[in-house]
Amino acid sequence: MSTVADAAGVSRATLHRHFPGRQRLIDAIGLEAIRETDAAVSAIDYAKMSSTDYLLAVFEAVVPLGDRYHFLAVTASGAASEEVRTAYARQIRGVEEMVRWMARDGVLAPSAPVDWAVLVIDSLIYTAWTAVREGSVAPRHAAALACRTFLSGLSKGE
Amino acid sequence: MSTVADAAGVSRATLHRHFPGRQRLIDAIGLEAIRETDAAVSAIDYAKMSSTDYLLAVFEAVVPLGDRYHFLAVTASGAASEEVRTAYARQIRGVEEMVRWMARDGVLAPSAPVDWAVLVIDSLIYTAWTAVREGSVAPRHAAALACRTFLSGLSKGE
DNA sequence: GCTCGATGAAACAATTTTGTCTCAAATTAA
DNA sequence: TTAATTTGAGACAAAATTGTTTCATCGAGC
Repeated sequence: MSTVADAAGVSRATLHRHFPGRQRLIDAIGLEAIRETDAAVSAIDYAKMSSTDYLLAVFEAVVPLGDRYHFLAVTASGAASEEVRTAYARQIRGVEEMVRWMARDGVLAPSAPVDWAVLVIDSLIYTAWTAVREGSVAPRHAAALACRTFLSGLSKGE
Repeated sequence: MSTVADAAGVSRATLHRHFPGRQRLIDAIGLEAIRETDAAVSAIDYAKMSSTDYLLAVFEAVVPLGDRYHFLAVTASGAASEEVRTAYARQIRGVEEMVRWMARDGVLAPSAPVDWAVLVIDSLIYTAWTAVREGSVAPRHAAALACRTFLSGLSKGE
């Protein structure tokens, strides 16, 4: 709590005034993370684009929020309350829908399990965010790189 | 500490006898994780195989140790001592060498940054382990799936 | 200037976690 | 069997973390 208070630039007392208790703080962060990613993704107008363009747009929108996404993935299977867990599960189902859309479009290989694709997308989001943070990849290339990695991998085309 | 003791099936007192202090325990787990993965990887005789076969062999060897690998990645940038951090850095350099080997063999696309490839391999190891743990993927398919995802992605070949 | 609400600092209590010690019981080795 | 070693249980102290309260202070708005 004191670390969080310092990072936020407020006193420990003020932190407790806004979030009465450690659990409430964790839940509030979780819900905020969900709200932010939800807002970023639902701002995409998927009516006009192909499923792969949509995937790229999602990566573009969510990779900068990779820390939020990761916080969710970690705490939703641990310290978070039931409310956050169910909200996170709904978010995952959103990714699943996207994967099914790509599968219907014939983009995904039939041998690729949906659950696996969902997990890979999740981990690529965080990996791309990490790569940007540690300076391995330029911010504006990260999403495209993750998207291409998901679709085509890193081997030479031929 | 008490959670670890319970999980290990020993008393808290015994845990303290073997690892005098929290820090020593964390470091011991970290070093053990490195030792195990090192042993698994160095058992592969890479002289007789192509770089992609080697990649698959590494996945086969390390995916079952995904929790060890992940523990390292998390603690090496936090609670671990300098010794563990440097040992982990050496391990990462091992992955980097493998990537460079693939690049020399012309397997990897020239546009794929080495650092990115290393991060993706790391995350795919843990993702594959997670997929097995949650039952999404059969244990004997996980490594091949991760390997194929890394090389070719999940899109339909053509 | 004045009031009101929010903040920071500090003291304080309560709880949790960590670390230590002792002793009886169990296990092992001789 | 006997001796040595290891363990578990529990009491205990020490430290860290969390939660609460008070009070002076700051700043915005009137």
